[in-house]
Amino acid sequence: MVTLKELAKLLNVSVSTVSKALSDSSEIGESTKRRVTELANELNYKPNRIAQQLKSSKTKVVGVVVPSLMNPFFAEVVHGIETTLGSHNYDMTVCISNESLEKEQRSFDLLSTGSVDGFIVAVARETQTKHNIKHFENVSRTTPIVMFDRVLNDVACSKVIVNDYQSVYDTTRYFIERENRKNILLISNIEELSVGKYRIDGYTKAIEEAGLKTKVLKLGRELNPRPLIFDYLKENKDLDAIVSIDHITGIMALNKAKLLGKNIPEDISIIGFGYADSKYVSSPNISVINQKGFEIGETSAKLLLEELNSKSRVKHKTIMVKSQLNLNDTSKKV
Amino acid sequence: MVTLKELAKLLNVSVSTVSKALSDSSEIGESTKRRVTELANELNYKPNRIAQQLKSSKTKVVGVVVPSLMNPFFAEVVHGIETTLGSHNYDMTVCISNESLEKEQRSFDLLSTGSVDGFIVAVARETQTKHNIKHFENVSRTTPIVMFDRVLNDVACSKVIVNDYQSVYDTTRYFIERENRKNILLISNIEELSVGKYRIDGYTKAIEEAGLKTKVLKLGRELNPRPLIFDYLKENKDLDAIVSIDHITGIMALNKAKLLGKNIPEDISIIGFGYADSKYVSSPNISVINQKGFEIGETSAKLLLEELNSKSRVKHKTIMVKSQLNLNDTSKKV
DNA sequence: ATTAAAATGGTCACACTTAAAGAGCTTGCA
DNA sequence: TGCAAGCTCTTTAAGTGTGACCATTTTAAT
Repeated sequence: MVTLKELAKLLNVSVSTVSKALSDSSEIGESTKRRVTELANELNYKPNRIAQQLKSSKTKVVGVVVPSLMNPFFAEVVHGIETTLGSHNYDMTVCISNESLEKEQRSFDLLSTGSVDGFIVAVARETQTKHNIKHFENVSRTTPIVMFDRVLNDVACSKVIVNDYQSVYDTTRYFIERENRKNILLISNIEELSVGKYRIDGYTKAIEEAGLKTKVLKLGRELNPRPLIFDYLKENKDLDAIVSIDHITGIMALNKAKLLGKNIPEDISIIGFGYADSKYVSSPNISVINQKGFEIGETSAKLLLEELNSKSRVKHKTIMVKSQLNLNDTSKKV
Repeated sequence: MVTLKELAKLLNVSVSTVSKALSDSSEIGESTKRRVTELANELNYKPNRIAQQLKSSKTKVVGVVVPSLMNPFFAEVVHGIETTLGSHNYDMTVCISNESLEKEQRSFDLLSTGSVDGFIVAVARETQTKHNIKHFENVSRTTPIVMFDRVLNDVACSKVIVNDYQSVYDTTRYFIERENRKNILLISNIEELSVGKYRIDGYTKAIEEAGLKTKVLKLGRELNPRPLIFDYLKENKDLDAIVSIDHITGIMALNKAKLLGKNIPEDISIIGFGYADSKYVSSPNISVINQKGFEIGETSAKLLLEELNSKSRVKHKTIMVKSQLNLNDTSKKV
């Protein structure tokens, strides 16, 4: 690794001359500038980023802490984050909390000691259920945090949220009003998360407004919930529509309904949560509430960069990224 | 951010005393040690990692460069990497090449200037087709690299590969010998990648050994290949087995075959590539060649950590992580 | 008082940036 | 002609936080 010092020695000038020449400072004569840049190119000199970081006390690195990468929603968000950060010459350190409070805390502890300029986080399930927010509060005093999707209302920081309530409310009303459905089931495996509660609330409101009966199948953290779904569908043959509020149980319900000989969407409509390409893994193409993960990632990153690059402390914002109802082939075209 | 200097001033001792006290050096008296550690805890002192990194010229950070995170295989590998690195107190900086050579080069350029101790990479599609390896060669002189899955034979570094040839060979023979299949189709959308070639070779060998006719459907980079698959299946009604060599086209083929009224696995067997939980998104549960992404990630990280922690230059290793045939419900139980 | 051991302090280097000082010129004016 | 003033280019010095190494001071025992 060639350093300024070595270049200086080879050129018989001082270190600061080399430094200034390379940053094209007006203090340095043209001829020396040329000598310096030539040698620097020849030896492929690149300034050591760690030293720059120490000097400037800025790392140009963002810590990204997510519960999982196997959930395509989070993978998509991370992709969006990476894209935006990259175009501003920021890097990201990714930590996976695995839904564990302790792992999340450790990540924040480790990275908050100078390693990153800011954080983007979707809080772990355990953090949300136990409501332990000390690590966020400690860090947020000195380092900006942006939360997305899984958000804690009592942590003072910027947030990017999804219109969870409204999207499920709208979808349920779509079933009721446009498709004339009467027996609408909601399937959930994230009912303990705030976003899960909002979604269930949206469903409940729409159902009650229409004077129908709510039917909610809560799967909890069941590892293989497919038998539960199958049994429920078998015992409730009068169902004519299903809303699933996460990305996987919708496809499971679709497959189980087909297995029970249902025609989709004639006998029963299904709308799940997902992303733009969700439909590719099911047949027929599943209709989804598209959460716009990429956009959420972009927005989160932009929000954080704004905070990082403004001298004065900016006010915390909360931005809602509206999801989009992608009607494919498991709901009626009306 | 509280520093050694500040602690020293508050305690009326020198910086080096504080430093030694906190590292529990025997040079320091018990009483001062206690005073120092107490104040350090009170003020929540954590050594600045950037300064430590500069001092030690080690970052304890690994650069991970992958083509995509939306591909669950890569997501799983990254998860495995993160788990192993985390248990050794390493962090990872993740860059997504998006299959682009230029983006990959930029990531290597940026991170190789002191930001990371080593790299783990699956080379981008474009890098592989254009065979541009300068950025790897430059970096590998000073920084260890581990390649996984998408590997370049002429770059001198450690590698973690999958038994691509053998796994598809075995699968094809399984169809031929155990299921007595005669018309076996291979579906590919990664035929330009080395791993794709190996897989196709394995299939071809098995088919030719059995005196059967090879049938290969190459989809290239077609964004929505489902019509192509559908048409092929419709025009080749005598197919009785399908091997798909990537994680998504297998499920597509399964869905299209069902659409054409095939009984699975009675009429036609399907085995795709995937991961442990692939089966959850299809009905019936798809049989897959499970690439063991998590294990590949763990192995890559371990290999890199070995190189980083051995003083002497270690010989480059190539480790094969054998994939596992997970027979679920789209192939016969025989 | 001597001396060794114990405890603490000082210096430097890691690689870089930048403010301030200095060296070597030319210019201009008495 | 002499010399201060001004200009350009370059160097010196200081600082970022840490930790290794060496030097110095303090303590206690003889």
